[in-house]
Amino acid sequence: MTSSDPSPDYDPTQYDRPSVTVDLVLIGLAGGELSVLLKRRTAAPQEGRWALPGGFVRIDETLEEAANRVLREKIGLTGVSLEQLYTFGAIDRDPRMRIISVAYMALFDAASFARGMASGKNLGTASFAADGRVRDAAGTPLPLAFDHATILGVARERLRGKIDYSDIGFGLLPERFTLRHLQDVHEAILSVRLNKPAFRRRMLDRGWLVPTGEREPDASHRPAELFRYRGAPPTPTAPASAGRHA
Amino acid sequence: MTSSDPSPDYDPTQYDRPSVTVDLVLIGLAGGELSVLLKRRTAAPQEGRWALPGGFVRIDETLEEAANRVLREKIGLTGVSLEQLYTFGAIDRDPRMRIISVAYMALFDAASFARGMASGKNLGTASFAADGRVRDAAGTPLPLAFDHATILGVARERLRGKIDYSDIGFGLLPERFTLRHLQDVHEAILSVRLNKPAFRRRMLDRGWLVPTGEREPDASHRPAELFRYRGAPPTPTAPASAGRHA
DNA sequence: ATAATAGTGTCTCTTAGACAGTATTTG
DNA sequence: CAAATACTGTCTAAGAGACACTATTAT
Repeated sequence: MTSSDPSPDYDPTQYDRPSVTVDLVLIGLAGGELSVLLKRRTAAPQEGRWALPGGFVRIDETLEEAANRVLREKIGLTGVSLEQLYTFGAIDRDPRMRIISVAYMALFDAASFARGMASGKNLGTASFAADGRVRDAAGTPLPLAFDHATILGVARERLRGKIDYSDIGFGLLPERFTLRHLQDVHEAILSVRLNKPAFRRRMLDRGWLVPTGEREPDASHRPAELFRYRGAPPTPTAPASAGRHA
Repeated sequence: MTSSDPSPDYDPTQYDRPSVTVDLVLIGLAGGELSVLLKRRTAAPQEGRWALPGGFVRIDETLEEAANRVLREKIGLTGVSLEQLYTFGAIDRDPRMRIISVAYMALFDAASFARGMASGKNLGTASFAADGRVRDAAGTPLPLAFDHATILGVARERLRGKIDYSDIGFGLLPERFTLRHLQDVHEAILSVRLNKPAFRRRMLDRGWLVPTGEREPDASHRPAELFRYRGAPPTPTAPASAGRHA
């Protein structure tokens, strides 16, 4: 308990404990749409369905350490900013046993995302757009395992809530990007077409963008200027985040 | 694991599992400041310090059910909207054993808050203002147990992030209230003085307020009109919330 | 009448959408 | 040159802070 005084008649070591896992929502941008990395289940239960990468939290590691370890061991990526999303505790969310899962989200630029997807077997990416449907590249809806569709919904809402005023959008971009790329990220997350001059002004006025003198290569027409993200903005303290929660 | 395929060489039932608890951040408004309900610890560890009410999650109840049960059993309150805040998983946050705690927050009007505080021994309330300090009514800083100061910080940031665009503010008010009361709530959460006409317009334009024809009783001068909160606004779906997260 | 707070009208500033225009590059 | 996109200037509308004003109640 950690909090109130232990009731003398309740010894926690005598009772069954739930297992605790972390599930990872790994997000990239593909074809102008939000994309999530999934693993195809090859065993029961839910064989054939697609699941978020995840794993058990060990007794000697924190939740963040567990999330980073799973990311490293199962996807081969590291050093990414993980953000805790929500904790899911329905009793029968996994038919095998009682499992409480802490969901984490991380954003990747297209190159890292592709690297992660290519790192193992049965990995795939799927777009998850505004309607909550998860589809593969061909547009076929993918069935998700367990309550993972719910987790994805929470991730999408979190992104939508934070994109307007936080710096999460840069997580989906490489180090150098154009304003059009940044606008694409915002439009994908919000599922809305944005006004170009207004978006430009808003982003530049914010002071987060550093113009490199360079220009976008391979442009079929007038190349746009490349910018860098300046770095940590007015991030406060605390493990969680303030900010919009509906 | 719920998510990826079970590694054949890792049987979760063979490993130690953490205990899982819920901790409750129960918030009211007292003297124009945010106030939290705490319980004084009367046993080791952290004897004498103040802690959030909490308890173990049992194997046959969801996280929400556990939070509601603790609220009912330890504070004698019920039927309150609990919102999941964040999950804390530092390895040594409790010296007795590995405990992962899911924090929930609930808001109360002054009457319910007072009822909760009077429901048991060693209960007290403390203001927690913008500076992160927790003080009793006399202004003396209270030492908090475990990582509960961190949890309170997350709660404060969550409130600050949601107050501007969500309906959480009404949770701290009785059924009927004046615009001044509502403004007091916003000012307490934001630690800012707000402009009266602008606040009025904003709240009324939102369409959430229903004017009762009645007037505030016991006013020493011109009594203000009493309003009711209309009900659930554009709340989307999902267990978590969208919205600002810093 | 006075004090005190409720409630309103109006000005200004900021921000963002709309939209047309200019600038720069490739073919 | 045409085509396409980057980038800019300007108008307008919405929202909020500032602030002075009117309204209503108790003493």
